[in-house]
Amino acid sequence: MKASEVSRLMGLPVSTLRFYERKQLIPEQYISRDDNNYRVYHEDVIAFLEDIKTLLSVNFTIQEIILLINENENSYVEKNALVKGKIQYIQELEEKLKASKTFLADVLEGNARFQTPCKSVDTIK
Amino acid sequence: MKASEVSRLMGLPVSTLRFYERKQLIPEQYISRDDNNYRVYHEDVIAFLEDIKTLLSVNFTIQEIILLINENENSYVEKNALVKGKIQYIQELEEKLKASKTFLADVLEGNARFQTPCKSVDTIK
DNA sequence: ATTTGCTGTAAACCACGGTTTATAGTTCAT
DNA sequence: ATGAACTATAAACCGTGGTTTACAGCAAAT
Repeated sequence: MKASEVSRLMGLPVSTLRFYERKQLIPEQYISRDDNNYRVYHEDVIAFLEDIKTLLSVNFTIQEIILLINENENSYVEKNALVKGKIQYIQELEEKLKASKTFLADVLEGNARFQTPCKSVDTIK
Repeated sequence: MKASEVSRLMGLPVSTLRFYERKQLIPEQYISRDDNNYRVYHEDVIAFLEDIKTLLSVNFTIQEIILLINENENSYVEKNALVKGKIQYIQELEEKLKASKTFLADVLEGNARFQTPCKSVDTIK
């Protein structure tokens, strides 16, 4: 698989693939080189990148993901802490999202204090 | 109320308050000036900033929030579209979060393909 | 064989949400 | 009345997650 195909399958620009690679987010095994020096992506990179996409979409940083994927033996505790911290973060985020939906529904109905600060101008000193 | 008190109540650095103000995220009515030229914050700014915090925490951009709070009459349609889009975005995010929790639970148990790329090195061509 | 398009690299650039620095005036406690 | 702490401004700086540019080699179609 060449870069453009990965790009097409993932909906990611080739520049992003190279960016991820530069950041060492993509393990070496997923990428080798052709005689041309063109990158050859292993097909498994797709599943891997799907995971990356998911994690990035829920606010993992690239550095955190790298910590997670590298099995440098010592990092087990660190990794565990990271994952548990993230799970908690996600739970908190879920509650904020819930609150935000209510809030936004109010905004749609014009019921939020938020949307209408002007209306109370004269009550503010 | 002076900057430091708002800072304390909100858990935000004073520099962030000034940053928000510079970005015009804080409506003028919430801030006036003393004889010293010191900012005087209206107490209602706290509730306002709580809303800001919530929205930022769920990935609203500052520009989007500004769109939302400014009642420039014309923007009703735009605003509606923004809010509806965001509600949908939040719903999608909620699903990703759910998936991520499962994923992370797997990682904790060592069951994720993700965590163990090295183990399949020899199966990769 | 040349044009079009994909590949490569390194480095500059960008948007976003802030933070820090440098410099100066104000206030408050001692 | 002096120093510590708070306020002000403008501008530079930062981390994060990319994108764009400038240049060159390789490929595939005409």
